[in-house]
Amino acid sequence: MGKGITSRKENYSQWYNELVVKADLAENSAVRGSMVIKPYGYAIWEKMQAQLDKMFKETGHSNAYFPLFIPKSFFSKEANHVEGFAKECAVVTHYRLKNGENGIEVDENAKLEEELIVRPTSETIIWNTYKNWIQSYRDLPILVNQWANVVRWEMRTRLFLRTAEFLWQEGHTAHATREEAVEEAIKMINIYAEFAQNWLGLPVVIGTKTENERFAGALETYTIEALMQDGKALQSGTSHFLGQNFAKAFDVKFADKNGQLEYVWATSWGVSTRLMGALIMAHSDDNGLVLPPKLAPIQVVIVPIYKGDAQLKDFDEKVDAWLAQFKAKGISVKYDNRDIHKPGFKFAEYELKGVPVRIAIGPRDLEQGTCEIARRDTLEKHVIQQEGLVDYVEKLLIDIQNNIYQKALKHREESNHKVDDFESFKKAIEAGGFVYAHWDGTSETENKIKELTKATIRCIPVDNPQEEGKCVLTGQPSKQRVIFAKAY
RNA sequence: CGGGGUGUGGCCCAGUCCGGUUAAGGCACCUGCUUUGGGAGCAGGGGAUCGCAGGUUCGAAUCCUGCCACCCCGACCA
Repeated sequence: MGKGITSRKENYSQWYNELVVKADLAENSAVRGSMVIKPYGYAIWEKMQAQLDKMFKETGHSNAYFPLFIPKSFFSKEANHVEGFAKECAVVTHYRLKNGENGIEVDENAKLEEELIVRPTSETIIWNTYKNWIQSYRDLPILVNQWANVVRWEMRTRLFLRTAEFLWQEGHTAHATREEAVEEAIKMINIYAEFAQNWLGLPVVIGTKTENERFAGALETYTIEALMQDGKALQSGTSHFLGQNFAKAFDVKFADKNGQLEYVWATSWGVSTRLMGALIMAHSDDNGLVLPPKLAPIQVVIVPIYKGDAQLKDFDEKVDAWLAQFKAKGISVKYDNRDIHKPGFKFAEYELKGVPVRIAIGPRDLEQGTCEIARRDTLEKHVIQQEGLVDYVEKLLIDIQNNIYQKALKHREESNHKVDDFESFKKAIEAGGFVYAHWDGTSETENKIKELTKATIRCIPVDNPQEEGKCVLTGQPSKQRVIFAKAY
């Protein structure tokens, strides 16, 4: 492992790339645009999954699994949906290989009658299925989620933030009424927001997307938008109210209490391994990863400082007792008594990997009944008594979780700009952060602004204060400010 | 798909312009000894069809032709 990583100031983008690789989270694979998520990175993802899954189940959802392959004809049933995804679909056309002149080649005689699309999202296959599941209002609602991989053939990819294949969950629900579906979509975006704030330690703005940025096939897209340290926004989760679009496309009707046939109302919602990118970019520093304790695979690491095997034995005995106490409290702890590295190396390594709390114990401590505690978020170190160590660390982990969130929140607040003319707007966008500005509500203006500044409307915040104003570009009347930012 | 760049042990790379010993160095790896409170030191060791395929030549990492891959910048996106 090489020493150090590029600093954020030097090159933020390079800092991110190096961090992902050096912290052992993921690496590029032999397949263009597709990553390998390494055990340490996957462990974080599993913790995210576990918590989200719990939250989904608590709100009445069940998991299921739908096929990876979607017949092309399904895909084209919803006009906006096809249009939105057509440019980034992987297509399976054949089902057999053969030995040819140049080695293994595709067997032209094994062409599929109908091509299969590798799912970029599953609305179509799921609504084709729901058609058979739904006859009456008694079959509703359907509250299903699936954990899956999806493929979107991206031009340019970056580990976790944008890869050709990624992991996610997609919830797909069916409801008897519009109100219930809208309520569901809002409920789920709120769950995402709660997860982001309480687990990722990431403050988010909840809002709706403009028509331009809306999911292909949705009537309304709710989003959580987070701000990264470099002042760029990251869409971290979306929840869609799909209206009756997919029900109509797949002819999914139900008989209501009066025996009337009605189209079903739908939602879908998802978060992906992109959250890993959000997590990394939101908190980490020039020394490496900074993980919120609630998602850290290792929450506490204990490093002994010793001379010779005999001395190590003294530590082993003492630390074994601590390990048992930590485990009893459900705190994941690692005792690193490897002899192949010196303590200094281990300190650097665990900082790079974002372990929230490090305990060092050496001969001096053994004499004095103390140990040294270092917290990753502030890099502060101090010596405490061994007595009460485990309780102390338990509290410290909570404190770190809070501090990480507060720090990110402070950064976002300090990066907010309110502007009323286009010159200030351009400057504010250049400076980075969320820019609150009036907008005349047209796609033309939105596109023009994107062209001129690379900034897009991230969202229209929910409960947005209404105020009279003039569009920052056209001067047309506007009733509210929306959030502009450059985005990932 | 446009514009630029790079391919040399696991990783970073020198050498390529101007062809000529056994392809250099650092990191990592293995062995041994000494070390251990912020990325240890010394000694020894293993590991490379120089992206691929042709061609020129007595001789190619180096020159020529073709191909491939990857990276960066643009248009698209969670």
